[in-house]
Amino acid sequence: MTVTIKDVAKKAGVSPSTVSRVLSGHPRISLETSRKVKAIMEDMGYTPNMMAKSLVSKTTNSICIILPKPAEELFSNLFFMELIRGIVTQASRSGYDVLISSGANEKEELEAVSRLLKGRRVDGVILLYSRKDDAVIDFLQGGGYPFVLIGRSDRYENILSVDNDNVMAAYDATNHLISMGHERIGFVSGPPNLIVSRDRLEGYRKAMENSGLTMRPEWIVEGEFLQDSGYRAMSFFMNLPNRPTALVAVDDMVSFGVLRGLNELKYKVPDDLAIVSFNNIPLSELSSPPISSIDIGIYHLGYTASQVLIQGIQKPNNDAGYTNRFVIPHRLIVRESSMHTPSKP
Amino acid sequence: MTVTIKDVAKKAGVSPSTVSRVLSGHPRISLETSRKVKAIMEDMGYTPNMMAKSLVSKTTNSICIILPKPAEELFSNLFFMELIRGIVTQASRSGYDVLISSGANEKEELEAVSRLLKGRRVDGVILLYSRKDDAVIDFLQGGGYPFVLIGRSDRYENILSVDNDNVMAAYDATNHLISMGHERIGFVSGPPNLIVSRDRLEGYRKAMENSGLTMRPEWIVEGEFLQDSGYRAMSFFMNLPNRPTALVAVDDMVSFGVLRGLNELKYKVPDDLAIVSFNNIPLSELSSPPISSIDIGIYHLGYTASQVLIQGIQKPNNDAGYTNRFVIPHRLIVRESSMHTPSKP
DNA sequence: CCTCCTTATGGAACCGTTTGCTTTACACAG
DNA sequence: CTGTGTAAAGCAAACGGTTCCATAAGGAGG
Repeated sequence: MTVTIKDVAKKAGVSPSTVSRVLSGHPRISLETSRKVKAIMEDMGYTPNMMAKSLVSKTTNSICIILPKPAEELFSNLFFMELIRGIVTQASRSGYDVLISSGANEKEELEAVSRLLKGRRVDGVILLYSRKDDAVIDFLQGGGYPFVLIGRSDRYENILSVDNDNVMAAYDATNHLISMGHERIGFVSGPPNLIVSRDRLEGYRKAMENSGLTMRPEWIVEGEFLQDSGYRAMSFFMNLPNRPTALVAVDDMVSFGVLRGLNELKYKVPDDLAIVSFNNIPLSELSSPPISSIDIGIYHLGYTASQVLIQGIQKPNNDAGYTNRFVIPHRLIVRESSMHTPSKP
Repeated sequence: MTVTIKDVAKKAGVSPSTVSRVLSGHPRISLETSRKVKAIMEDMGYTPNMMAKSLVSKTTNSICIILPKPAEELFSNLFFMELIRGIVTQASRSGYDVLISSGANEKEELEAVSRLLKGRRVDGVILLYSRKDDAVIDFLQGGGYPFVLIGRSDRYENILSVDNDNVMAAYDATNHLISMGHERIGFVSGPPNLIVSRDRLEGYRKAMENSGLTMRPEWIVEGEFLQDSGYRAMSFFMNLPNRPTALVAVDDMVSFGVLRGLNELKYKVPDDLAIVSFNNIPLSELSSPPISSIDIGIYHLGYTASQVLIQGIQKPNNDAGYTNRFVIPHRLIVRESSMHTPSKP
């Protein structure tokens, strides 16, 4: 049926081993044989069977990512899509395929990762986000499997990771508002088990303290990376007796929710409430008003993660003193949502 | 190192074949043996090697999709993400993994598909969109490989496909505007090599003709599924001496571009120009004003495609007279962007 | 002319499963 | 007691490659 290495060998009058060597560019194959075999492979339409190859080489040339099933309840889909594009593009360039599986919760994720890795279906894993006390990381670390974390671990120092400096990013975002004259600044955070939520909150704190501004506990609310959280946060904030004049939100989707709410209540942005958020998804410049946002280079994050992982797979000299934490630069994109100086009360 | 079927067999004092049969639930295995072997597998931490399994069974339990490399230049990323979520979720439920590769153009796509399929790395393919004279389809059809097309083919009748009734959808969209009193309606189409562009254009035509409205060639412009196309189309339309009072746009992203442009020029939507578009991406209700859109059930499209493909892989009785075209229903979501009756000139 | 390298190739074992064909061990009928 | 049927398990040959080891041919050096 399908043409194998043996068929090619027979037709070329050589042994299967020779064909295999031609394929892998073995040095001790005469130019003549090589050319002949290649020609025959070509016209017989030979394609190597990856399964057979993987079986003996114990390598699959593919990596995997696990998509949180209800993606829309965690991050914005756009975030993941950008990440995936970066990962797939780079992997493709390095000759790797990307396998996507999905898991509704940490347990399912662990099962999927374990099955894929122990079943030798993939060579490594990219974890798309970092949370506290992640059992998946324990498994990967314990099993010595190649993996890279997007974000950072709260417990392991020496694992490969690609991250932003989220503390600094939040510091920058907050400082931007402060420099515009704001003093009462609120913060809409994400799920507390996500490291990124904590880091950004931390940056906000630092900036506030650094400028000697008072921080009220009621000015910090937790939510998801979702519009609804923004909507709820907005109505909470606007009902406060001494309400903030500006907000830092952990994700652009949250800002959209805030915007929607303010719009319904006929408040103006940035006049009544200025806002800046994170991720700079393609739509943040499309809303009205356009949202100031910290661009964290999502595509780049994915691209780098893939690159780092594949390098780690190909030469596992991870013990060397090289850096294993890669930081993707961020930058603040100022748009209309934060372009207003509050009037002093 | 890793524990194989042989290790389990040895420890259990049975032959490898017996262990294999336990694994696959073979009827002629005594309950006692089965229990013993299972217990041993458990505590040795046995995981089947998928490569070995695939090699002999000629089946991989995975399917693939090809992501157009510069995704943002074709469709909106949100579209793909929704599709992927649907596909991955369903595949996961059926015990399949999804492999994503990427190709910058039709040639690269063909190479990727061919490599994956002929190299027996995947069992089937989902084509994420349909274009005219697609060489990839020829390859799949010619090779007898299982695949399903999202959209429809312009040349093959009997291939598995999951589609919307795009002609009808466009008909509905246009009719909605007509019923609001519009008579001068323009159309912003997509790339002409995409079947979906043609179908929607066709539906627009039908609706116009059906209502006896004049159709001017200059009221139909071509673009991409991108904001920029909308922006350009807008400035073209607004400079026309006898300009349309409403627009049907092939994708929500296009609407965003139109909106942005109109906003810059201080035109009002829907007062100066009403608009309705397709796909109902999550952000179409967030823009100002929110955009009327045809919801085509993207997630559902992906989910069904995966289901249909996997069914086709598992029992290839495709010769039966069963239906092989699945139509996902659409529905019009009316929002502010089309809620205005034009004043008669 | 014989030995020793070097270079190009062949042979065969192995990677971890599946599966068709046997074999073993009973139980039971004739 | 021999023959037959059946349930349970083992043997060994694939599946399509890779790779270690052996071998043959052809110099080169002594």
